[in-house]
Amino acid sequence: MEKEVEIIKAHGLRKTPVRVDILKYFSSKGYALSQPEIEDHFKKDFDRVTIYRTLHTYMECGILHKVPSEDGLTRYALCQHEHVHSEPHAHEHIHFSCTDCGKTTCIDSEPVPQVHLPKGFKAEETSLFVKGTCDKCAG
Amino acid sequence: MEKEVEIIKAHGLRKTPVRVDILKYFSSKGYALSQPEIEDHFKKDFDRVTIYRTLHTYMECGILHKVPSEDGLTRYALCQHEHVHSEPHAHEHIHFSCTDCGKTTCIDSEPVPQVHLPKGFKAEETSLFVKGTCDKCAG
DNA sequence: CAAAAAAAGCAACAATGTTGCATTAATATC
DNA sequence: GATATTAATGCAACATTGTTGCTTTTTTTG
Repeated sequence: MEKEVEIIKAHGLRKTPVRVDILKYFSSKGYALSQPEIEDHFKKDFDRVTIYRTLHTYMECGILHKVPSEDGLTRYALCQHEHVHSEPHAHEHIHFSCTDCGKTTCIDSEPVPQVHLPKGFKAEETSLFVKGTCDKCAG
Repeated sequence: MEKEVEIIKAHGLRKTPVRVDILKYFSSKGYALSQPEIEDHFKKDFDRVTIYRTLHTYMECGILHKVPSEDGLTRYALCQHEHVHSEPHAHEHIHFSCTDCGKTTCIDSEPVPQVHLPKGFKAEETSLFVKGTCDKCAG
């Protein structure tokens, strides 16, 4: 069984064309995708609402997660370690946005550093957003 | 001259009711506000577009900055150290979102920790988003 | 106070988010 | 493998937000 189908099944979802294709698209791209990017790519194949709902479903299942960005455009990225298992993954990772190629990637290899907060504040979840130059654009 | 008016003037902007009122609203609230929150509060006084443009103007001037959030709702917050001066402030600070009261505040008192990135990545700007319980809800 | 410049308000439209419902497709069962 | 069951899709429709152009009003300058 294909990896994509495995993931879909592992979350108790039905295997459908949109789902498989969107999942493959994320895998092939490897960086965070915005809803317009996905829509444009599949506009001739699938309805806008279907794509919207697929993304929602994937978010609920923990297959995708939202990547906050400063441009206001919501992006989605594959949850790493979300190969077949169904446990929702921790969102504790670094989001890196390249100012050169504009792509946002998730960096799971490095730990999110410990933050010190003022008295009274209690951290439960930390996410780090880094802007800079990515390895591919480093030249 | 009022503090709000001073800030407006210092950026070469004209003093108008919307601008003063919105700035005061931000000061009084002390946490990040979304466009709907601002609109709802001023809907009887100002046009939606005027509010939209005021926020834009304030962003350009460095009076406000966008606060990325995971709910997809864009929020704006006063740039600290943006009292009268016109230099754009560094965005290097912590955004804290309270899971209890839902409010997002900027924490400027603590430094953003150093991040270690994989080979080839170069960080230029780091922003940290922390979810948890704020000092007011800690009780 | 008048002229010049900027901002506000209004209309209009684009893009995105969201829901309900009829139709179609995917799975489980025989 | 056909069929009943259940879920997913497509479509229509509408809400919300983002965005622009243009006219009127307001603010500032002289």
